[in-house]
Amino acid sequence: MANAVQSYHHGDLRSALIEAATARLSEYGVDSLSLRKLAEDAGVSRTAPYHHFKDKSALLSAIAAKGFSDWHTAAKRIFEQENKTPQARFREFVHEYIGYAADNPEMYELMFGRTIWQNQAATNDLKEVAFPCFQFQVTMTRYWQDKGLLPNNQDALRLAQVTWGTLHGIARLLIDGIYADSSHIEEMCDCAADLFMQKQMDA
Amino acid sequence: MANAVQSYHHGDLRSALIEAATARLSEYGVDSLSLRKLAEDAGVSRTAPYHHFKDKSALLSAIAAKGFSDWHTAAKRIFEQENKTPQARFREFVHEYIGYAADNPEMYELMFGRTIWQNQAATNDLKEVAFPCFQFQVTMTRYWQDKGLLPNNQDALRLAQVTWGTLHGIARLLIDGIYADSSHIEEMCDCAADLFMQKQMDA
DNA sequence: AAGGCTATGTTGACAGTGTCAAGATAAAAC
DNA sequence: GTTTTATCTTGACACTGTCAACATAGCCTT
Repeated sequence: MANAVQSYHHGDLRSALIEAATARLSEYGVDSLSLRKLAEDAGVSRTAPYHHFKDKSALLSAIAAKGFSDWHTAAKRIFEQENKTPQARFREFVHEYIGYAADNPEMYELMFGRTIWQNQAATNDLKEVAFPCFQFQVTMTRYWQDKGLLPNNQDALRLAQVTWGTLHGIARLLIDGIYADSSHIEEMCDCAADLFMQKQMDA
Repeated sequence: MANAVQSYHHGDLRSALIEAATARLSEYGVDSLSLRKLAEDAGVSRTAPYHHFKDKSALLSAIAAKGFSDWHTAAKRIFEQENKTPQARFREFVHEYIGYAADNPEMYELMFGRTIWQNQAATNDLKEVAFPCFQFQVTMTRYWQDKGLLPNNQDALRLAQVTWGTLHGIARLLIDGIYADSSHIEEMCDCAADLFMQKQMDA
């Protein structure tokens, strides 16, 4: 297996496919991802991918899983900065979330789009990575409630869904170019953060 | 033109296509919409639709335009109920918005999804209907600011983007089945409404 | 080492898709 | 009544995801 290029067996096609797909994704968008093109990129025949992924959706799920894993790590890093006030970290989190979406629109679209989630298409592998990521949002929300940043009279799960929903919604409006353009990202983030923390700021 | 069924010319293919598409949309979803099937539904050949719509995206835009028009009407009706307090109307608006999305998930997906908005694919016809609809969100926001329901120290446009973003985000999380299911709709709506009006409610 | 098992790769095929080009038909305009 | 114009038709092309059948090669057991 010295020369993987010319040999009959690829060697690590699964990784090669994910890599090629990730590269193609960020450049040309999720709609332009075709299994056949990816196979060609990897120097392999059209149906070879089917020995590594059940179908196209499974491949996309694998890519998204990587995205969730990366984002979860980033979120933890922001949240756990001991040297900053909870308030500063909250604000930073908002900016980073929207920033991630704006910088990686196609990946964000894939991760949170209907493509991989609708009609229970989500792989178990995907769920195992994504659900802890969702759960972390609740953990953070509860922490911010404890610190008096967010209203304490609301159920943490419900509040997490709403705050996250806000970030998600803003991200999507930006990405899809609906009535919001990227030149106002910072102002929108601050507006959202202010809105959530309005009572607490005045106290 | 007594019998439109058998004649060479359809008579009103454009309307027939939109009607067939709308019906198919709500039942089978936007992904199952194919020009060829729609043409067949209308009893016409594959390429006939191209004499009425530039391409598939243009047809989808036409359907979405109808959706925007309908929603704009509904929003106005809620907003202009003189017999209810601004507060009650605001809360009702939140519930109605999410309710509309939950009841018409595929239409909502089409209206606010990337399919018709990405890379300037939006038709002028679509923009002419959608933009006033967006604008109305700002008008309402300004009104609610004046009535003291929403913070007055924020720019109306920015605040409209954030509040709308919240509704949009919650709607999408619900529709796409991401970490939120429809059994908690009402609670989520109330949580969002409370969050926006938190300071004002205490005063 | 020989043989078989299994993972991985291949070509061929099928039913779909959106869309263009060229020609047919009917209605409307002159 | 003729010509223009709108509308509809068939034919074709380049794509797509996916299945079935077959080929290869590395690994495991004997």
